[in-house]
Amino acid sequence: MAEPISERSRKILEAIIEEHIATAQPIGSKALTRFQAINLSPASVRNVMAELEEQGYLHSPHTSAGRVPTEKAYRYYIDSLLRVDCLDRARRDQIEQHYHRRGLQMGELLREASRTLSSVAHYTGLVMVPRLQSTVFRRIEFVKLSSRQVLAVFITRSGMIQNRLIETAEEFTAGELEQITNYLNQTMSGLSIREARALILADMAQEKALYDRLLQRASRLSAEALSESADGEVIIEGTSHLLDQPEFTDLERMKRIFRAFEQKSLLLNLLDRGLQSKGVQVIIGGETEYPELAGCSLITANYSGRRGTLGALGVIGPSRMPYSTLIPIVDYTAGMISRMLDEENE
Amino acid sequence: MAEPISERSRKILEAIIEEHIATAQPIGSKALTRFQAINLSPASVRNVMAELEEQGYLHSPHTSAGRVPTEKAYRYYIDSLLRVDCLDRARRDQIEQHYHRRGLQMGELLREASRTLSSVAHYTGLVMVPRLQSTVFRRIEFVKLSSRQVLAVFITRSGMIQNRLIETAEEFTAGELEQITNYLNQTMSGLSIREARALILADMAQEKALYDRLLQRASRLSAEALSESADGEVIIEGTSHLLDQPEFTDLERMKRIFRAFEQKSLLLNLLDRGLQSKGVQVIIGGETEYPELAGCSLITANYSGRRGTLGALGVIGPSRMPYSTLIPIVDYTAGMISRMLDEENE
DNA sequence: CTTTGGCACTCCGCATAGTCGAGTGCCAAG
DNA sequence: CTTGGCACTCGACTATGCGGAGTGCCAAAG
Repeated sequence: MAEPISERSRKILEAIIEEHIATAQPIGSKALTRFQAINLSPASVRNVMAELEEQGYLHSPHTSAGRVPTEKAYRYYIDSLLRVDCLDRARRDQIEQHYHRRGLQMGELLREASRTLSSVAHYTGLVMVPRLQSTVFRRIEFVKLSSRQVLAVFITRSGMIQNRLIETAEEFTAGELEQITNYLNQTMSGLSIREARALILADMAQEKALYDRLLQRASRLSAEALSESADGEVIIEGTSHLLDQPEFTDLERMKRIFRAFEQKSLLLNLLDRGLQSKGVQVIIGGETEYPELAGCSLITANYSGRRGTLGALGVIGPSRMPYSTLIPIVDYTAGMISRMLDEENE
Repeated sequence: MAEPISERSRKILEAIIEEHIATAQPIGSKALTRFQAINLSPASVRNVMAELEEQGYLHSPHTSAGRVPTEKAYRYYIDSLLRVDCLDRARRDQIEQHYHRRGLQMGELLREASRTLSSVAHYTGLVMVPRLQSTVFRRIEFVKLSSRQVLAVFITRSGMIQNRLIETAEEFTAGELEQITNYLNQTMSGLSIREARALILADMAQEKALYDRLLQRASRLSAEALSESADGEVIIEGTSHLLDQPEFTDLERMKRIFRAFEQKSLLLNLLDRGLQSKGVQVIIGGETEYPELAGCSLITANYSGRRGTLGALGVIGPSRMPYSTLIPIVDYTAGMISRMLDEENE
């Protein structure tokens, strides 16, 4: 089943895939010899195609139609055959242009990134907002709102600002809050939120806290402030581009995709998964556990600030997508965002 | 053209509209007498229908099809014929259930509202996030981030929290910032952001500011902090419900709608427009200046906090929508949100 | 004067049938 | 191994015909 492929088969498979990406049609042997630089007769091509079909790289919708690449074929194409284009000047300018305005806040920057991706690529853009927990603590501030309400404002190194409203069991005076603020800012600087929280929890358990009432209350407040929140957001832009795909005639399938968009956790999982690795990744829908994404692919890349990976972004569309032009777009955008997040917070 | 309509015509028009809402099909005279309680012969109905068509309430897709209500008909139906159902117990429970969790921040609450609308109504939910400018100032806080960066955090009466990063021309010391904070919190409490800003600008022009250097800089800082931002956000949820509508077979039309969704400013304008009025409003797409919304309708209602209207929410879908069941849903949701925003900020 | 049944007509939707083209598998010859 | 040839398949498209639902109009009944 997974036999290696001869040089010739590979060429033909590549040609079929590229032709199908371009036309969205099943490809026949004759058409292939006509449009692609293959100096073989249709009959020979047929033989190869039959073989490729047996190996699971191709599939016929019905007897007398051409053949269509399977997901296995796309996987192979992406891993072994694909030569990625260079990002052409025009497109690069087009991307740069979107970021002329300086001093965007991170949230706006990411939204803009998603929009840019979608408009340059003509596919649907995805941007995952960094998870607060793994970003690096820069500063925290407490603001007393009422007797039992305290607003916590964190700022992370990468420039994210996040608020959280805390209902406290007992009242804190403004002075106490200031003390706590100072203490936290001194101890936590440079740690990730997750580490900071662990540290505080450790403190709480320690003996000294037992005797220092203020410290105890402070710890409780900050633990609350830094507690895991259900964050995890994905910014999706340009869904309407999907409607332009010829695949859209399959209404049922498109409905599934749109439902997947609404269930953002699904996309979040996929984007999360790539956070470990570096560079551009391609996820083919059918390879995931999500039936909603059958026939779809994602191209993703991570972006990072000064202190390591922050999140991921990319595009999504039918598996039949022009990987060679989209990959550099995603790649370039990720690099661009990384650079901008760096600059903004010297 | 705009002749008044006889009792009988009205009944028939109503029957046609309701039948068409239920079936999405053009309605013929015979079918009408069969399915609706009308004790007239098809021939008589035909006469009336011809008349209604002439008056612009009906339209035949072609000679031998039934008739379809025009936008004028929907308008008349909504304004004069519609009797709104009571919200049934089941649906009310369904809505309430979504808001069990207490202590949501406003942003989350509104997102949840949009989701609820969409899932209860089976249409696409819209919620406009309140415009910061018209909300009532409760508190402002400045946090110094670096020598030239100050973070401003506003809190409004209704519980919105908004951050803004300000690049300052010159450095402020922590003490100065505190002074400014105190000054602003004293003077601005109870004003809307817009009013507050106006007041500051007035201050700046006054003579005393010219001689008080700190005050002058403070004013500049706060003017910056309160400046008009491009806010105005619409939370859209449940777009996939549109795909279930039989109207969806008209692909072109659906593409237009999805594009409209991406251009949020368009929806924002429409929601804005209703902010003056009270109660539930229905906007019929063709009546607006937006060709994208041809064939669509919005049902909207305002929600408010303690201190007046904050924003609007509603559902959007094809004009052929079950107004009588959707209106109470939108109405109830708006009321619910208003109540929750009140409670949260004693 | 309104209502109603009748009638001729229109036109869409659907099903059936036929044709065309692209593609296939297989085989035998190069 | 490659290639040309050949018979076969099957979907896409077109043409044709039919039935149903609807229409307008008219004349008779209420």
